[in-house]
Amino acid sequence: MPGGRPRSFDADSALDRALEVFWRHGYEGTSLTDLTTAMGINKPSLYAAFGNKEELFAKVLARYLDGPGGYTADALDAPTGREVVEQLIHGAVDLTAGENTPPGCLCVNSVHACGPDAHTVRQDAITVRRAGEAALRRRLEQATDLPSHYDPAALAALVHTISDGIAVQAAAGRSHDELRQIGDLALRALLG
Amino acid sequence: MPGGRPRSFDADSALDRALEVFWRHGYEGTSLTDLTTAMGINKPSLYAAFGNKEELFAKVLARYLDGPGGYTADALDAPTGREVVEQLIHGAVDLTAGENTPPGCLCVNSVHACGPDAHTVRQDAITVRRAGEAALRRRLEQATDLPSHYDPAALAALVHTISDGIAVQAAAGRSHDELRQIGDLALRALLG
DNA sequence: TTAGTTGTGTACCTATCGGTATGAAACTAG
DNA sequence: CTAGTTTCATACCGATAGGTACACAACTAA
Repeated sequence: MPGGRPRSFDADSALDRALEVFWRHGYEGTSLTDLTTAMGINKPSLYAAFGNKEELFAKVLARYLDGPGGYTADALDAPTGREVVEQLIHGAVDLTAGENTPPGCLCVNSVHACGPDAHTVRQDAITVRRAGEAALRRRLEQATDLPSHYDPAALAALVHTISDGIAVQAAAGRSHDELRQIGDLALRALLG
Repeated sequence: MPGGRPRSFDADSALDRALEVFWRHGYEGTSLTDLTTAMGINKPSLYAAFGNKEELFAKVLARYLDGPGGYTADALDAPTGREVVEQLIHGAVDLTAGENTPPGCLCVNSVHACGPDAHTVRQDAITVRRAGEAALRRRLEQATDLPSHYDPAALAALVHTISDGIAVQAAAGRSHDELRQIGDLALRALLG
């Protein structure tokens, strides 16, 4: 088995640095120089380890979903439909207006990367979004505690939409406290 | 009074072309070449007539608010608070998922232009958004038909948030019909 | 020690970015 | 017609974008 010179950096923590940069400055607003500086490596190392900018972003997006965005999957395990929705809304507020992370949501930001070089990235984000909403719909179909007039698919779409709105508000600079109030009001309107 | 060579283009319709391009491809995703091609003029003419890219965008944003985005101001003239909110939600759906315009909302898109050169543009969009929500809050303070448990400021923020969510969904490719259903469900939840 | 393999650092590539210098063209006022 | 003024078209500017060639360093296996 081949040996070779060992890496001078940790791939996972380098991905975390890249995540922070993409999250804060967007796909199009982030240059390779921004990335290599933040990751502490230089371009050939980046390309050897992660492919090109697009592929790096795809890896970063996956890591985002597993890490900060993981609350969306966790919420589906809540015992009641009501709690699922509550955790999703509160989780969106905490994620997008958290103190130690950039404002907004990487996935929502990336939908708005619509320049010519960002086509693949935008599609990646849209695919992830669709999958998330489909999972929520299936979970809500199992719930028995929600007001009977709600169609699960429609409710899933609305919760997703409100979550998107929260991300935009956070990206536009709203504080965590304000967003929490907005989220609570939405929950009261939705679930009584 | 000075004469000089007359313009070979109409400034207002050139602004409309620029609006379409910025709306569809974002501030950062739009190059000067994209703009001059769409506007049918060349760079020196663009700079002479509209300043630089930032200033052009500011003029485009103003035109957007007067034109396609004008429904937000019109809605405030509706006779009841309920109708104000209805017109805002339905208007957001029609604007962001309209057939003859790019998907999404220029103002929401621009909040997500967070590269180093887009700082001014982002601030412009945020300023406009704040002003719009403040106007809505003042209008809702005048309303007497809304459920009494609603604080006008909180309701204005929530309506704004839902409107933002609709814009994101449209940018991510949802159809007008789906968005209309989402909007109607939101209105039922909010206003009964 | 030596061959083979893999990562690192520098220096560079082409394309495009936003923006401009310059001179000819098209107009008005006298 | 001429002088003055404004716009238009071409050609160009320095800076930076994403991406890579190449030589060297650091490791494993024999």
